[in-house]
Amino acid sequence: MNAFDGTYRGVRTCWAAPSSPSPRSLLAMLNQGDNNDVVDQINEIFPQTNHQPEQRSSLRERVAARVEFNLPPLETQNNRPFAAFFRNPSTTVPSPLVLISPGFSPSAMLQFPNMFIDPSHMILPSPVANGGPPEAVESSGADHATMMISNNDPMHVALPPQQVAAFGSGPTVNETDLINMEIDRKNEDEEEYKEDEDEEHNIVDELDAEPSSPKRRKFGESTMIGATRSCKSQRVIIQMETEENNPDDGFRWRKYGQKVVKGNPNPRSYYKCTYTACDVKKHVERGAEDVKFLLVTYDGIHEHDPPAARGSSSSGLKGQYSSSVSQDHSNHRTVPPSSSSASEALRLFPSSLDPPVDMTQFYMTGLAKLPSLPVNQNHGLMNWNVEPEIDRVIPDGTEVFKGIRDRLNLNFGLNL
DNA sequence: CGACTTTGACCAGCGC
DNA sequence: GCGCTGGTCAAAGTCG
Repeated sequence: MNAFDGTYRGVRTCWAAPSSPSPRSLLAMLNQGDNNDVVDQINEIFPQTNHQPEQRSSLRERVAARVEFNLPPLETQNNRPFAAFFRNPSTTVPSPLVLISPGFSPSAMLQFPNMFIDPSHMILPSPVANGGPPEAVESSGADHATMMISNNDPMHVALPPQQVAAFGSGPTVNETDLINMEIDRKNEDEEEYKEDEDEEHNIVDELDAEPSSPKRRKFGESTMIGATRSCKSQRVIIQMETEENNPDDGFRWRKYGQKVVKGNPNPRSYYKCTYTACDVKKHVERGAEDVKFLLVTYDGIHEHDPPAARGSSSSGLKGQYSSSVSQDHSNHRTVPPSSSSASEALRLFPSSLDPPVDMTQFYMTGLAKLPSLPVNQNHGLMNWNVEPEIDRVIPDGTEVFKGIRDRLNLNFGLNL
């Protein structure tokens, strides 16, 4: 099996990262007297869609809710995929999760994690229409951010690799400058700093299967208090519907343990990357309520290329990737392969449209290179073999970026 | 024979 | 200190 033949239901990530602007800062900005139109400006720049649930709170309310820890419980429907892993999926824990605009693409956060890592920047909702339920996202904290994505995001299928490259990693634009609101974290006091960290702990606890598990708390602390605060502690949690117990993600793993954890009768398997000196680990477990769902948790970032696929005569990743890239993408892409940057983009961010999608490419070198996650917004499932019609959503990522840039420049005077 | 899996034991953190 | 829990170790077994 060269790629997941399962289907994604959602993605949750948490990575050791410096803070995003604190909610208090956002609220202060939103509450500024003559900046009362900040929300309007934001909404003008990133208009909300008709698909947005009416019960969705305003941006101000969402930020205020986060500040006051008075956050609405996650919608059951949203949680359902993850709830499949929990014994008591109906439990609504007082949540530090922030409901964000459905136009705010979680895939974008996956693709541009530095937006959250950079403490002096914030991210705004993307203009991408989204017909799915609201997303629950936590992105706060200085060194440990958690994000839960439990809805279906058309941007996952809508983001061509060239756009990802333009937004995320290429020389075209500094990702942290894309949407720069210049929230000065330095003005935040230490107490608030700790408060956000506590929220991060809470979110890890809540999102993980063991809300009261000391080990879970320990994980959060360890990733934050670590001497280096290395991004190696990035954690990516992927939930998918697959019958594979250990779907091939392109890397080679050695199973080193198996444990039945509390709340899930299905054992959790622990794997280590077999690459020399690579400390990346993952554990895989099936849902307690619905064994159809597989939860794969990656700890760390591979700082090496994936090995050649098992059984492949290819002599390594280059062969593997070159063959992938050399496939006929003409049906999906608008950027000619003659462009070196485009080729690089294709290598780093293979289109989600290219079947088969290999988890090697999904998790190749960490969050910063995560490509789009295709999700069928109609039923929350995405079959990799089903080709979404992305070109009607975002015909060209460069144009989208230019549009966002122009509007930011027009509305906020940001000269990107 | 090497790579990988299995599985019981062990370790460490946390709450009580 | 004790028990619970998640994570890890390592020897034995399995497989190609």
